[in-house]
Amino acid sequence: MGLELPLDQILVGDCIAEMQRLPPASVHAIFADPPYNLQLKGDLRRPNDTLVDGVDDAWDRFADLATYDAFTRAWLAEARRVLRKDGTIWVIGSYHNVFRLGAALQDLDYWVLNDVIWRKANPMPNFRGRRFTNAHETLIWAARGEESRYRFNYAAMKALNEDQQMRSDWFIPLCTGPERLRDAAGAKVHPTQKPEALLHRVILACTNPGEIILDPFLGTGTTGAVARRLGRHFIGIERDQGYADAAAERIQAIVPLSETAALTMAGKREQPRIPFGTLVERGLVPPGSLLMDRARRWSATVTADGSIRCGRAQGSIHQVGAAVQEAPSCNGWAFWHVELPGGRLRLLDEFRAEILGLQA
Amino acid sequence: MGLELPLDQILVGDCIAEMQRLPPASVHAIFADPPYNLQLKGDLRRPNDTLVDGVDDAWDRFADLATYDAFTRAWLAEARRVLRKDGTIWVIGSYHNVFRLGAALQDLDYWVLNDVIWRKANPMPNFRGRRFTNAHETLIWAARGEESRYRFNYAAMKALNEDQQMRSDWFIPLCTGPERLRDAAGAKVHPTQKPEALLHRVILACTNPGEIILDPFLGTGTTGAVARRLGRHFIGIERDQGYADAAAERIQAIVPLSETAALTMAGKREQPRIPFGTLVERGLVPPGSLLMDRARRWSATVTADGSIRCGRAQGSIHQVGAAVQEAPSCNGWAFWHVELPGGRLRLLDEFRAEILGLQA
DNA sequence: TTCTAACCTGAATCCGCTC
DNA sequence: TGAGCGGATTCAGGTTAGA
Repeated sequence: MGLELPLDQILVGDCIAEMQRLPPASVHAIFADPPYNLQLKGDLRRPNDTLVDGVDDAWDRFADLATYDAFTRAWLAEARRVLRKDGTIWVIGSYHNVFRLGAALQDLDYWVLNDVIWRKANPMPNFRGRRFTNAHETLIWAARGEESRYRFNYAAMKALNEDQQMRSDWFIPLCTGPERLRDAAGAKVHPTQKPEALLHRVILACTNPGEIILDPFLGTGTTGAVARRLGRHFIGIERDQGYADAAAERIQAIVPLSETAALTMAGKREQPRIPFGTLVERGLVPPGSLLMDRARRWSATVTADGSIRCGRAQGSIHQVGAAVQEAPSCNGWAFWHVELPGGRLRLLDEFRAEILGLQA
Repeated sequence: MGLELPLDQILVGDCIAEMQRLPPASVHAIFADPPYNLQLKGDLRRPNDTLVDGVDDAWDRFADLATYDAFTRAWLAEARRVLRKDGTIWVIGSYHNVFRLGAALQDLDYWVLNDVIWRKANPMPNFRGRRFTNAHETLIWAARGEESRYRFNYAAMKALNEDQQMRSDWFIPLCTGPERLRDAAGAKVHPTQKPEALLHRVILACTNPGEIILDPFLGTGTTGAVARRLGRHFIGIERDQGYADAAAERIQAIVPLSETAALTMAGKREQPRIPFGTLVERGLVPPGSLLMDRARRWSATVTADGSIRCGRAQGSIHQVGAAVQEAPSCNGWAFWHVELPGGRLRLLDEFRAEILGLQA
C-alpha cells in the first residue's frame, strides 16, 4: 500500500491540501458540511432588539459566487479522488449554497442518489416576517459515478423508521442542550454544530462497522463522535486549531457501542445464498414433493436435481413460477408452498429461513 | 403602454417566443414547472410485477446537461424581463434538475428568498430498496433582484398555518382522485399535474387579487384554475395543443371564490408519527439499552437502527414483543420498559409522549 | 344498502453476482 | 465485459368489486 491512512485522527489544515495527501479510493463515505456563503448584510435583530448571533466568521465569506464555485469544485474533485468506487458522499447546505453544490457534484460526474431534507423541529423564526421560516436544510447524497455499485443499508433504514421505508424528509431537532459545545463563558464553540442524530442516520445508511468516513470540514467533530460511537473509523480535517481541539476532546470522551449494539438489521441481500437444491438434498423438500402457489392454482413436482416441473415447463423454482403466471419474473421462494400433513401450506422461504437459522 | 396583455388566456407556443411578445415588467408573479430532465432508462416494475407509468414524454428529454442548462437560462432570462420589479418567481423541480435551476437563477441575478419543500403525503415508494423514498419536490422562491421590494403576504400565510409562521416545508397530497384530469379511457391527461393546494399557497403568498401570474409551462392549467378561483389574472403558455385544450376547458369551469372563503382552504393537517428509531437516534433510549416487560420476564437489547434483539429474534419492538410472548401481535410501546437509574421501569410510550410534547 | 377486501396508481435518474 | 439468471422489492389513498 505505501501510504498509511490517518485513522481516527484530526488533520489540522486546508482540506484540499490534506486530502491530496490521502491515497486514492481509500474512504467508504464522505460527509461534508462546507461553508454556506451566507452573505448576511449587517446585523440581524429580534423584535425585542437583541442581536442574533449569526454566522459572520471569516471562513464563511467569499468574494463572489465564482470564487465560491471554484473553491467548491476544487474540494469536491479531491474528495472524489479519495472516495472508493462503491463509496458515497453527503453534502449539506441551505438555499444560499446548495444549488452551487449540487450543480458542481453533477458537473464532476458524481451521481445524485437523493436529496434529503433535514426538517428542523425547532428552527429560528423569521423575525422580520418577510419570508417563510427557513425550517430545513438540504443534504445531497451522491455516488461516485453513474455506474457505481454503492452501499445503502436499506434494512437498517427501514428498521429505524419502524418497518417502513425511510423517506427523503427527516425530522430532527437542532443541536441544543447538553449536546451543544459551549465555552467557559457559555458561548457556542461553533456556530453551525450539527446534531448527532443527523449523523447517526447518515452513517448507518451508507457504512458498515469498521469502515472509514471522511469529513473535510470537521468543525467541532460531530462526524467523528458519531463514527466512534457506531464503531466506524473517521478521518477529520479542520483548518481552525480551536475547533480541532474542541473536536478532539469531545471525540475522546465518546464510549463506543458494543459490537452487538452497533449491529443493524441485515437485509436478505446480505444473507448467504441458499440454492433450492440444498433443501432437496437435505430432505426438507424431498424429490417428488408437490409445490403449490398460495391459491393452489398451480402445482409443480420437485425433481432430484432441485429443478421443478409443471406440465411442459421445467426449470428453477423462479423460472417455472414465472412461466405458469406468464410473468416476466418470479421469486420462487415467495411463491411456492409445500403442503404439510395437516393440510396447511408452508412457504419455501420458511424452509430456507430454517436452514439459515441453523447456520447462525 | 402600447401592448395589451393577454389576460386569462392560454398562448399556445414555445414559452420563450411567447414571453418575448409580452411587454417588460408586466406580471406580478411567475410560477414555472419546467421539464425535470428525469433521464429514465429502462422500465420499472412494482413488486407485484405491474409496470410503473413513468414520464417518458419527448418534452422531458434533453441531449445532456449543457443542453438543459442552455434551455433553462434562456427561459429564465426572458421571464426576468417580463417580471415586474416587485415581482417574484416560483420554480419547482426535483434533485434531477433543481440544482441547475437554482444556480441559473443566481447567475441571472435573481435573489433567492426561500427554498420550499413540498412534502408529499403519498409518494411512490422506492420499489427496489436502493434509495430513500423520493418523498418531496423543491420549489425555489426568488425575487427579481437583491434590492427588490417584493410582495409577501405574511399574515395570509400565518393564517393558513393556524396562526404560526408558515415554514419552508409544506405537507400536501399528490394530485389524485377527482382533481386529476383523465381522458375518456381513464388515462391521465398530463403525467405531472400539480395539486391545486400547492398553487393555492403559492398564489396567496405573493399576489393580491386582481394581479397577474404568468405560467410559462401551463400544462393542464393548475395555475390558471387556482388563479381564477382566487380572483387573480393569469397568462398561461403551453406548447402542446392537447394540454392547452384540456386546461382551457378546466379553467372555464372554475367558479371564483371570495377572498375570505379562499382563506378557509387550509392544507391537510399532518399527524405526527414517532418511530422507535427516533428515540434511539436522539439518545433517549441509546443503542445497547436493555428493554424489559413489566414483570421483567423477558429482556431485549436495543441496536443502533432501532431494532431490538432477544436471543435469536431480531426486529421491531412490536415484532420481538410478539415473538417472546408467542402472540400474533404486540404493541411494543405499551409492552417494553427501560430501567431508570433508581430501578424504576419506565414505559416506552412515556418517552414517545415526551417527544410529542416537544414537537407541539 | 353498507361494509370489506381487492385492486390500482403516483415526476423513478430503482439489482448484482457469476461465468 | 456482456449475457444470464437468481431473487429482492411498496406506501397511501382512492376506486371498484363483491359479500
